[in-house]
Amino acid sequence: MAQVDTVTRILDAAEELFAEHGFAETSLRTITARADVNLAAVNYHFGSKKALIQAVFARFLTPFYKMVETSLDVHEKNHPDTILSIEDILRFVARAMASVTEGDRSRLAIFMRLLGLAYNQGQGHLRKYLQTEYRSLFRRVMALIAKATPDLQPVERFWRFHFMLGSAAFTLSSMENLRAIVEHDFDTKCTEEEVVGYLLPFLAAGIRAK
Amino acid sequence: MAQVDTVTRILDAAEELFAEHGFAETSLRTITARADVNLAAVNYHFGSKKALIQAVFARFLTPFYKMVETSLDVHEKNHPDTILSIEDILRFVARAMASVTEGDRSRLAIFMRLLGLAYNQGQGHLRKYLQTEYRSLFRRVMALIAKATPDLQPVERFWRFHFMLGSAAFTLSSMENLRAIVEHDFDTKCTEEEVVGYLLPFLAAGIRAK
DNA sequence: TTTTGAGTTAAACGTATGTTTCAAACAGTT
DNA sequence: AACTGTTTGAAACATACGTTTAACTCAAAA
Repeated sequence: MAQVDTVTRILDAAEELFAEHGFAETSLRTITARADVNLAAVNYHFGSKKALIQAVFARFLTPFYKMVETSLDVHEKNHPDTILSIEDILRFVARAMASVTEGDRSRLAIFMRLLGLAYNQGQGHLRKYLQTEYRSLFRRVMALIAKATPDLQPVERFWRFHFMLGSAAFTLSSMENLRAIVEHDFDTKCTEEEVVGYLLPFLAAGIRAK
Repeated sequence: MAQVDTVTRILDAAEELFAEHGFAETSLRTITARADVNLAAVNYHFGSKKALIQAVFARFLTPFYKMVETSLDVHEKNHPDTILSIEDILRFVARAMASVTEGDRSRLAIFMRLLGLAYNQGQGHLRKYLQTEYRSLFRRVMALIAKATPDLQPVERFWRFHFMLGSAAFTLSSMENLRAIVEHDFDTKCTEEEVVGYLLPFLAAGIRAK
């Protein structure tokens, strides 16, 4: 075995480059060059570029998924029959995200970018993958949100959920550019935590509208 | 001149295909084939693929831009010194969008997709283009929002504005897929107008949060 | 020691892409 | 009718891409 596993070297490089330039715009040659690995390694270890993209996605998804699940399990065991508020639910999700992307903040951006891609690429492989892998967590969170917003019609709740997802996906995936604008226009720096601190109240108020 | 101008035939085809498959995934050959036009026509009339993408963008941007400007002008002449509410502002923008994309609803999706792309493609050409072209309208709308939300700190207002933008960009650009999910999961069809009808209250409540 | 098999390497393959070329067709003007 | 500038057409070009191949490395098993 080399200093660091070839597979994770590829994943690390791919993650950074996907976040910077997108997926179609990032070539395997660029990835393997940054990873200091032979070009053929991607196809050897992952099978194809598509599979690599999925693997990059999975590296977030799986721990994030488990994190939310277990923290919800713990909470429900300690506080059974309590109804979580929207803020509570968002905090659970945000905390899981933070812990998964800890130490490397651009990972959040690429996760969100993948999410956006998964949604608006019609026949894309990512969407199917996400849908099968994520379904049970999605349902569980959706059920919690339903309990927190009992007055909402199911269809409108569905849309509002995706409005929330959109805010998060858009702003967090282009966080770097937006922070640059803030620094230029307002002469102020924003940490990621501050942005999330701005985001959650916005989302909560939005889903509770009217 | 042919039946329809070659330039607009290309723009029409590019618009549809970009909306379906994204930009990098759509080749000039696919575009020119659908437009029933020679491959070289794109480079002859637009210069490059990048320039074509910008041209597709500009075909929305320019009329949309003018529409918002003039309708705001008219309103300010008729009702000087009135402070528009957030809902009013959003309605102005939404009405301008509707009138620009009238008759062809998928244009909204590609517009939003381009917007998202412009934001999270760091060094992308779209971003610069948008920034220079849009700046004055952006400032004007921002000033109106500032008057409608006097209690908000400028930086937080900036972020909330982009949270709104994110909701709109994300949901409207993946509208087709989301409507398919709604139809599958809830056995209901949603028109674009209904979705916008759901969206605006969400945004208004979000920006007014706390 | 030999064998095995996973991992790596350099090179090549086939293909799809954006772009360019240059001759032909065309429309408008003189 | 001849000329002129613009637009189209078929073909080729150069390149970048994802992928495959086959030779090679090298540690662990037999």
